[in-house]
Amino acid sequence: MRVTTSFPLGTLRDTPSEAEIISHKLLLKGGYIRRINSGIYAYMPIMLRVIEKISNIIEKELNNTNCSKLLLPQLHPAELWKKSERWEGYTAGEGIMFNLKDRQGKEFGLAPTHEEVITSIASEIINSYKQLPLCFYQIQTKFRDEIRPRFGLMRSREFIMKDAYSFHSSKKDLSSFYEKMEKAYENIFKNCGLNTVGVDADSGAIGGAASKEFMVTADSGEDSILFTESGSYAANIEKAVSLASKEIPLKKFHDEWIETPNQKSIFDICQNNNLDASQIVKVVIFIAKFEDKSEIPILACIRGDQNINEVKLFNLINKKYNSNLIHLKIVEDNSIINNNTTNFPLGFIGPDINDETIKINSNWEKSWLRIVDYSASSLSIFVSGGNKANFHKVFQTFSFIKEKFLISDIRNAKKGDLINIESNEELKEKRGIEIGHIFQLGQKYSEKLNAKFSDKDGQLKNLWMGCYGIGVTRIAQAAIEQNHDENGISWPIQISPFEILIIPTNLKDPIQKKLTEEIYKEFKSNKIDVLLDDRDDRAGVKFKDADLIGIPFQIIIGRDSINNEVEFFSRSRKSKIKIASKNLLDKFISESKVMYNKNS
RNA sequence: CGGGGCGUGGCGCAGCUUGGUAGCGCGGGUGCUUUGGGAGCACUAGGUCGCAGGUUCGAAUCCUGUCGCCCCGACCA
Repeated sequence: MRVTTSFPLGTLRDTPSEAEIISHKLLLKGGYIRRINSGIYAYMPIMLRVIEKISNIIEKELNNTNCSKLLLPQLHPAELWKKSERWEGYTAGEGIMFNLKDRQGKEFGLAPTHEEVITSIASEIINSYKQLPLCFYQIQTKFRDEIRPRFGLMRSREFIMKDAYSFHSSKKDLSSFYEKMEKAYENIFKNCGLNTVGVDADSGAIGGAASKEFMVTADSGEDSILFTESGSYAANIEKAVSLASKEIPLKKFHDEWIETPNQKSIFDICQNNNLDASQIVKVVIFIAKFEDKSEIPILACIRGDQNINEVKLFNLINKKYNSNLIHLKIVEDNSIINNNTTNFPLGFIGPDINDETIKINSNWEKSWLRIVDYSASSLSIFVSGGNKANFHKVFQTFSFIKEKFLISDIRNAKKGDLINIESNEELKEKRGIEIGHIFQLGQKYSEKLNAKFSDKDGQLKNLWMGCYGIGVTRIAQAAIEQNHDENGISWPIQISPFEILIIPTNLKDPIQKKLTEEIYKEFKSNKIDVLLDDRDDRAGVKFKDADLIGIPFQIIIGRDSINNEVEFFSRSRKSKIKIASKNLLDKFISESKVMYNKNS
């Protein structure tokens, strides 16, 4: 390709002010993407080449894993999503599905994911266990109405994703295929030249049993990963389980009541009463809203120095009430408290506050769902709210509390925690960018959508399913986050828009021009992805652009053309060598081979 | 959703406090010179100052409304 005739670069002198993180800045400055609206981007020709390289790597690996590629519609009828009981959750409230009505008034959603569509197709084409296992995948644009789009392609409202869905006759077959996919994913990311780490993850709104996320580690990542140095454990913070640090034992208080005027926070109470946060049980109030519009008030109790993990709490409640929980929200607004409760001194609530505090005319269920984290339930003596304004109380363990409560893990693991009793290994923390996620869905969707097959025993059974996603555009940006320097991007060669860039410094010189054309032709005829910067610009301009767009190798044609010599520059190593033009192709082949093999 | 910030040529910004009819750098075009790390000089094109009302003789500037974008937060010390 020639820059002047077929491949305009569109690099910018200044970075648009909207960008915050380096990869986003470089994508904009390098002319890879252009913002059309919040979270909506155009992929320019140079970007599309990156996307296609990534797609090809994915395609090759999945085809080797016996997956078949197809293309599904993006406009989904509401009825399909109502069958899986996801329509409400995905459209109402903070739902992320764009939705619309056609001229007949029929409702549609713009696909954020494709379980419904693929499952309904599978139910039609799969009749017998003999056809299984099967796995379909596609690479296409997904739409998600994110609460807050940000960081360019990292969290955009329109993005390219590879999604795959597998179908099985047994749980066992699903989990063995899941393992194959895990392996395929590792290969894909390695073949993209990325360093990734696989972590245990929450399966979130998609639902299902086992689930693993693949993370590119980067400081700008939106997720927290907890892991052990030895690699024995790695999990997303949403999912991570650990042992809370030991509490500082509370000395016996002679008084049951502690006067705590205006001391509503853990910090205030500790400061004023010579207590440690680990000696206090804090009670956080949530309201759980269900699909059938019912609302259950929650008292979540946890040791004062620990934090509640809302994802764990959500999943726990969801499971208890058969998956109809839409929304879980902290209640801290006084007006909500006043409208629904009576005699409820916010800031001084204890785990034993009685059910009569909920007003008769409130929408809320008339008893508190009390959930106690292990960190709190294991305390033999602790301080908590006295259920009386300006008073806290000393409790002698939860077993003395007459109200019913549920004990579970609703705590955020944190760095420094031990992973379990037997091990001395401490958790460390890093930020990560989620670029892939695999799930064992089980039979959740096949049940709801009535997707059955005839098994060996002649019985109709629900299909077992897995689903597997990769953020294609997110990989591109994550790769930059991992591979850049002060001058710009430095692509891994596997996903670079071109393998090599030819920079003639002065095309008015007929000798340089002739040599440039010869080299360009030679590379092209050897099927090498080569870009020729044939612009009539000063050398400095081309060098700056070259470093910015980050193609891994540059050939600089200049003064030494007269001796048939050029320079060969490695972007990542920043090393420049002089070389005879006849040896150039061999040099490139051997150098690029090293680079291709380094990560794959 | 809550809080903060910002909307002025393609990009980055100034001007707004104290109203007088829009400016700088980069980028674009033309010409000459230059030519190995974002060249110099000269000329030049390009903006209903986000939008709508209002105040005023006069509004980018003041007032009201509205739309959009960006950032932070959404149990916490």
